[in-house]
Amino acid sequence: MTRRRSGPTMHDVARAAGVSQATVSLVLNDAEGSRVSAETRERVLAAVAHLGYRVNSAAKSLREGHSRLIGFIGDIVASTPFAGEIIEAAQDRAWADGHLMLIVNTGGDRDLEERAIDSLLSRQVDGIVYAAMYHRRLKVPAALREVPSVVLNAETEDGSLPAVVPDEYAGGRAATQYLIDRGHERIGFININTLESRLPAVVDRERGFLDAVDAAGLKIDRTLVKRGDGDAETAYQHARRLLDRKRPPTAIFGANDRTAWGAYQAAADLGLRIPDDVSVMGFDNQELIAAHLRPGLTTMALPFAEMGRQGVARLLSGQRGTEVEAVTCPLVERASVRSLG
Amino acid sequence: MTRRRSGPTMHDVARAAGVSQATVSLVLNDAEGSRVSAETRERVLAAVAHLGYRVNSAAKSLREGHSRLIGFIGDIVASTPFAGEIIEAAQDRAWADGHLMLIVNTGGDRDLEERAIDSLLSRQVDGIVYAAMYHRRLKVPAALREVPSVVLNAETEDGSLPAVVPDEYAGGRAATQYLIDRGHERIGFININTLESRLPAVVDRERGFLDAVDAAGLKIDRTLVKRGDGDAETAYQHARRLLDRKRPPTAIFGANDRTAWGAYQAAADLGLRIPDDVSVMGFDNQELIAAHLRPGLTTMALPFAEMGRQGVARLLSGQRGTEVEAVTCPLVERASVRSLG
DNA sequence: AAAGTTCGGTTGTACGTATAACTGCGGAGG
DNA sequence: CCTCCGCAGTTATACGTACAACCGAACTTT
Repeated sequence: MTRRRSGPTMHDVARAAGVSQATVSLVLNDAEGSRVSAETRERVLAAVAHLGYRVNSAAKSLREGHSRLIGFIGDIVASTPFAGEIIEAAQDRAWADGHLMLIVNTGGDRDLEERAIDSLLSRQVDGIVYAAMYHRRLKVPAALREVPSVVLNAETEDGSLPAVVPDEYAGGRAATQYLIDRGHERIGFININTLESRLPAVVDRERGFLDAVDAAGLKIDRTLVKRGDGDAETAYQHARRLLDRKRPPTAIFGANDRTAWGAYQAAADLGLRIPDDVSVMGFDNQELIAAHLRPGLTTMALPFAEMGRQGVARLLSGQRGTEVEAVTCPLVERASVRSLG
Repeated sequence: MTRRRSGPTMHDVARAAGVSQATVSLVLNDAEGSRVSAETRERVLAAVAHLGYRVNSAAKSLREGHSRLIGFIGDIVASTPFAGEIIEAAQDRAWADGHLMLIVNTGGDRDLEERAIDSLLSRQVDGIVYAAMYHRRLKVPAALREVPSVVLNAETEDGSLPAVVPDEYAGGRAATQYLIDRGHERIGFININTLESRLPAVVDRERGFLDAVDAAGLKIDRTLVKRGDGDAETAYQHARRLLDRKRPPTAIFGANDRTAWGAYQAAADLGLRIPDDVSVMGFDNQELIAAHLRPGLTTMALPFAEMGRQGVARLLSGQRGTEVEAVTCPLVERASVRSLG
C-alpha cells in the first residue's frame, strides 16, 4: 500500500560507496570542518551523482527542527498587478538564502487566514510574511506571533510586528519638489479620495504635497487641491475644472496614476498638449498605464520589490525589532513634465 | 544548541489526556473508522485544544512519503500582471484539496530552473506546475518527469507533459464572429507581430479571424490584414492607415489590447468616435488597458485563472495523460463595439 | 464452560536524517 | 616498549508521526 515513489536515500548511497550513512551525511553537509579523506569523499560524491541522490527535506526538517521555508500570506493576490512584484522579490530574497516560499492567498477571508497560518506553522516555516495589497493599518492574527513575522505594505494597529511600508509622505513631497524644481508654481493636486478614508496613500501624499509647496515658499492655494471618491470619472471632472480656469495650473499632480490619466483625458478634451501646455505627474507607476500613455507618465513608483526583499531579509536576519520601516518611492521620469522658462 | 522552538507533540497531548500517542494519532486522523470511545476522544480533543497542539508536517511527510505540497515554477512572475491571477487560482485550487503551494520564479534562467526543480523534488512535492508567462512551445527540464507535472500557458515541444493553454484560434474566431453578428462586413485586423514569430497568439488568432470571415461568406480582403512588430507605435500607424482609406473598415480587431489601443489613438487623431464611427475589439483583457479606456474596450479574456485551476486539478486528480487542453477565452463585453444598421 | 469475537485501546517500529559518542589504527613522544 | 593522541571513520539514537501487530476484558456463540 505504501507507495514509495521516492528515490535513493543516504543508506543507498552509503552502500554504493562502501561507507556508512553517517559518512555520507558528513560529506554532504560538513563540507569544511569534516574528517573524511579526500578519497572517500570522492567515492561518496560519485555515488551520489550516480544514483541521483536527493536529500529528503522532510527528514532533514524533522531532525533539525526547522524547514528553510518562508510563508507568504497575501489578502488579494490577483486583483492587483503589484502582487506579482512583491511576491517575486520576496521569493528571490528567500531563495538567495536557501529558503523556499510557501504562498497562500486568503482573499481577505479572516477565517481562512487563521487556518492558513495554522497550516504554515504546522509546516515549521521559519518565518511568515504577511502582505497587504494596499497600504493600510490592520490587525493581524495572533498566531503570527508564534514565529518571526513581518508585515508588508501595512502597519499593525498595535505596532506589535515589524512592518515595511512605502514612504508616502516623502513620495508626495519628492514628486512636488520635482515639479517645483522645474519652475512650476501653480500646481493642481487631485487626490484619490477624501481624507476621511484615512489611507496613508491619501493622507500622506497630500501632506507631502502641501509641505513641499510650503517649504518652497509658495503660497498654498486651496482651490488647487481636489479630492475624489476613488472613481476615474470624478478625477477627470476635477482635472477638467482645474484646466478650465482663467489661470489654470501649469502642472497637475495626480495622487495616483489613474487620477493622472484623468488629467490626460481632460487635457485632450480641452485641446491641451502634455507636457507643452500642462505637465502631469502621477503616483504608483502602474506599468500598463504609466508606460503606455502618450506621452509616458512621469510618476512615483511604489517600492513593491524593495518591500518584498526587505521583509524577507528582516525575517532571515533573525533580529526581532518591531520598527516600521518606510521605503523610499523612486521617481520614474518619463515625458509628461516639462521645465518652465 | 538545538533550539527547539516547536510546540507540543502528540506525546505531550497523550500524557495530558492519559492515553498513548497512538490513540492521539487515531483520534486526529481516523475520524470515522476509528475504534476509540467517545469519551476518550473528547479527552484527547480537549487536550489538543488546551495545549494548542499542531501536527508536525515534517514528521508526517516523512512517515507518509508525500508532503501535500505542490510546486509552482514560473519564468517571469512580476513583469506581467497575469502572473498573479494564475498563481492565485492555482493556489486556491491546491488549498481546496489541502495542499499548499511552493513558488519559485526563475526569471527564465535555465540553470536556476534546474536547481529549483531539484529543490522542489527534495521537498517531496506531490506535483509541479510549470507556468509560462506567455503562450509558446518550450522544452522542459527532464527532472519534471520524476513527479506528476503539468505545463500552463505553453506546450512542450515533445508533447511529453500534459498542458493547459488558451484556445487562441477559437478566441480569434469568436471575436470576429461577434463583430459579424453585429453587422460588420469590412473588418480590419491588426496583428501583433509577423507570422514568423510562430507564437500561437499571433498565428492562431489570425487564423481564427480569417476562418470566421470566410465561414460567414464574406470576402477576405487581404489589404485589411496588417502585421506589426510588437511595437505600439507600429500598431498605431497601421490603424491610422486603415482608417484613412476611402472605404475604411467599420470595425478593427486588434490582436491584443495594446494594438487595439493603437486604434483608439488613431481614431482620436482622425476625429473618429468609438464606437459610433468605428468599432474596436481587442484581445487579452489587460485590466488596466481594457477597463480604463474610454469607452471600455470589448475584448477576449485570457483564461489565466482557469488555466491555474485546471492545471492543479489535473495534477491532483492523479490521472496521467499528456493531452493538451485548450481553454476557451471568454468574451468581455464593454462599449467599443456597436451594432450596425 | 470453552471458544470465539468484538471493543478499546497499547506497544513497537519505520520513515531519512544529523550528530554525539565511540572505536581501531598508526605514529609520535617519553 | 608502553602510552597517548589524532585520524577516519562507525554505531547508535532521536526527531514526531502513522500504523501494523498485539492484548486484555467483556460479551457472544455453541
